[in-house]
Amino acid sequence: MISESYNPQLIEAEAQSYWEKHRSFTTCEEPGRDKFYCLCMFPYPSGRLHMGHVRNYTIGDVIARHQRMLGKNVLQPMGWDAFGLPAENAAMACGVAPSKWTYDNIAYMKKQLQSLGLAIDWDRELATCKREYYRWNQWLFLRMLERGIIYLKTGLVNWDPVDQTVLANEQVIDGRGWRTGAIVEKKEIPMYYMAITRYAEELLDELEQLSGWSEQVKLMQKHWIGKSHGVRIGFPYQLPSTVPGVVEIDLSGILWVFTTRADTLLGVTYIAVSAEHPLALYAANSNSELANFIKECRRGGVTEVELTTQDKKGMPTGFTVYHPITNESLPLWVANYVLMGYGEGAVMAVPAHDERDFSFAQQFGLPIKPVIHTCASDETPVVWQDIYSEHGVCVNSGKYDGLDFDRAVDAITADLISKGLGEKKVTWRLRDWGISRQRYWGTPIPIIHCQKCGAIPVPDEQLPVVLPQHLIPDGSGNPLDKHNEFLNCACPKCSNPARRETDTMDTFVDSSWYFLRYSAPDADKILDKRVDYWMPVDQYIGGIEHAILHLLYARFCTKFMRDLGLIKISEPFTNLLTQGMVLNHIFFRKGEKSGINYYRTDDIKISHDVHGKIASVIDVSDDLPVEYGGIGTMSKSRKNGVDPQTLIKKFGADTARLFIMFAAPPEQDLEWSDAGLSGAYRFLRRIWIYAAEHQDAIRTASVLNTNILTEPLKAVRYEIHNALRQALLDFNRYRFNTVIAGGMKILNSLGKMEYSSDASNSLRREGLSMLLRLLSPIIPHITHKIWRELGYGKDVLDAAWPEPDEAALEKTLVTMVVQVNGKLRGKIEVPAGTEIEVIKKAAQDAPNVNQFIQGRSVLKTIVVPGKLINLVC
RNA sequence: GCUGGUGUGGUGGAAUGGUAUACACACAGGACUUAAAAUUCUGCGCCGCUAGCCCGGCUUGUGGGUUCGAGUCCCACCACCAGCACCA
Repeated sequence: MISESYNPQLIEAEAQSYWEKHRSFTTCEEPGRDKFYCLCMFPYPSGRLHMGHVRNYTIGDVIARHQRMLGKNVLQPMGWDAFGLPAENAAMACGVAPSKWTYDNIAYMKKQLQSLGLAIDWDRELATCKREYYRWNQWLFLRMLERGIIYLKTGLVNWDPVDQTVLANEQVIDGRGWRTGAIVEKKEIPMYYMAITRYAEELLDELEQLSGWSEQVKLMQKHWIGKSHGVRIGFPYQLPSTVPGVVEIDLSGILWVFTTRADTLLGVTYIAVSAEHPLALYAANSNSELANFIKECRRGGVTEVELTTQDKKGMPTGFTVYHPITNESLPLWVANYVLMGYGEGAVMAVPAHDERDFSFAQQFGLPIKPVIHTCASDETPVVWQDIYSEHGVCVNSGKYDGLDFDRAVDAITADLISKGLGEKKVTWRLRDWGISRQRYWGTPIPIIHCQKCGAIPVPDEQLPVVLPQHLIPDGSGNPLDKHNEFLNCACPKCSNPARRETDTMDTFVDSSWYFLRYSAPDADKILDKRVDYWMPVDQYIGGIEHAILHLLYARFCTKFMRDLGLIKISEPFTNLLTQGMVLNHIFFRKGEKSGINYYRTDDIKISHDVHGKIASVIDVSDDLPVEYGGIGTMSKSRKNGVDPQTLIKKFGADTARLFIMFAAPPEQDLEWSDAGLSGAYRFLRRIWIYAAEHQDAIRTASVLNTNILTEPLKAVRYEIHNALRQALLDFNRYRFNTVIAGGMKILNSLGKMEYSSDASNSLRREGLSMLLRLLSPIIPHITHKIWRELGYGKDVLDAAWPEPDEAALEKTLVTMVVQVNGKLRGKIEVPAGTEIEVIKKAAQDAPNVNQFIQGRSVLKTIVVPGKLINLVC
């Protein structure tokens, strides 16, 4: 019996314990049955669920439940991306060990997830900070090392000179260390790298086959991988000997640069190298001003944003190099806009056809020589225009004049090759993946340093290298460096005392293969044959912010594991849904000294102007103004998050799920507002009350006999089936907001039947059954309860997915709109299947249409069958 | 700076190149109530008039273009969001 009032707390607890008791979501391999692996990106256990999680996991749950109703064997697992920086930050702030903090958070967040009613197989839960998981990171590392996929080289990091520690990019604020306020420096340290570039070609090519990925994400990855065809060009040099210094170098040699614009070679007016380039360092031996400049270039962080937006600075080395074609002397400069990590760490500068070279040349009075005829003119540029960098025909280039881009590149390259000063080369923007982190809370890198034998890999039988659980970082570097129990070990080769590597792995390693481990979470090897049943992931769902790094690393690791023979597939994710971000307004005040204080929405008062825009914001505690920082992703640090827990507590999980799915389509960013929340709750209550009111009639109703339907009931049935038809289409394209709108339309139509009769009761029974099944993936608790109580079946989870009755959708009369010259002027009703000529005539005779065609002749009539007639005159 | 997106009523949003504003929220008015809440009914882009229940004009960030027809396709611009390799 359904009670009169809707009590979500009660029915949600009941449904959840039913699922638990029946082990409804426990999954096992069923060879021969179609499987569907539905996976959401696993969360970082930050402490509490946020709205982005609710959105992500609701979308995944809706898809999983839908596939189940279509008859698939659905796997939806969940786990924890449990290593990472926030645990160390929490440790510093509260003195609690990262492990305790992390496990407490996992316990709490698991409860929160369970209260959302997600159809998750919790038997497969994993956490990357557990030794049973991260030991396989170490195992993979060793396999990569054996195959040369892991190698050692130096890399640039942010260095805090006061704390003597490496900082993450987010710990650098305005070029200063977050705790010390010291100006951050770039520092080169040795790191282990994964050679993802070995797979660059395959990672690029296979993007094309990923038909289940959006073009947007594929394009982002394509540009990230950044294949470019170009030429490596050598500029010979003969250097004067300088005073002996730190850097020694061959006095005659060749400086190599990479360019995609070899056609502009005759327009080169200077060469620029990065501050870390050997030639720059050599020049600094005898030039203290230059040495200072190079030192100054070390200031600031290592992010691409910082490097590419800094003011252009440069200084001549005093050296020259020779142009490989003309033998002309070209000045050699050090410039901060040239990056050592990309290409050769040196560029040939063509100020007339490259914007960065142009502004640098202008700033330092270097010559600008146009060599390409562009649409602009052949004049020397004074103010930069983008067309200067277009392809064109060579001018001022001697024997190459008149050649177009392709021919000029070919001719110039051929000449360079004959001199030994050039080669065609493909380069990639993609760089190898540095995985070493100077941090405690991560997977220990399984290497042992022996004074005699060097860096020795830990043998497989000694895995895992266990991370001590109780350490508490204090901000002054990695506590593993001071932990003798961990540090001291025996060299696996010579058994002498040795020292463990204390760097840990980037947490992206953890998340690059966890989706495989879900198939065999209890295996005593990395994977077993169950992986072949479940993989690939049929639907992967996660935030758009992971469109590049995580997804690229996961694709790379999948390919590597295929090459190891562990799996048969090359691509892990058949279909990818990238949900938009959940955004909210940001409010802040600049702090006294530095930094920014953010305000929670509860602590401020906002007034709007007549247009609804924010006019002023004040802090309720002191009535003084607070600045409005626009809109941005919900984050703890900006204090603009909305806690889903209060929402669930107040309205129930179904309301939370319904509201967030109704607010916007999944791929779109969602600007938070509680405005629609009560509407979602109201809709659920209306469903409940409808079911309660008609429960006896529906329970006893007979199967619908369409012959006894009256005309008004036929019209209602048309509305219901038509809304269902559209909603099903929307479901297939994951437009859940319009699916819900369709459900609302069905309920509105059901509500139109005022009188009780055999026919109307049967129609109620049919319509409500469709509504319940259609929305059960989105609002599983309320539909579970009503489905059972009204005697539709045992479990809506396994009910058949609804289908509209084609007969209900047949119309005898069709409404068509009539346009004159594209403007709406009237409507006509014609019997279905009316001949086109008759329709045209009817359109011209339609009321109100006549006045617009009077006195003119209809030149053309366009008829869109069943929809529209456009009279052109 | 580079790369990828987004922009529609007071608000969230809807619309295979074919009726712009579905479905909701908010708001206003009516009913119910001693009252309020809840519920329910009606109205709701802007402007105009000859006020039509099939009136007319304008309207999808701005300015152009393609088309019988553009929110949708193309070009330019503006604003906002995300990513940029050590946040995850």
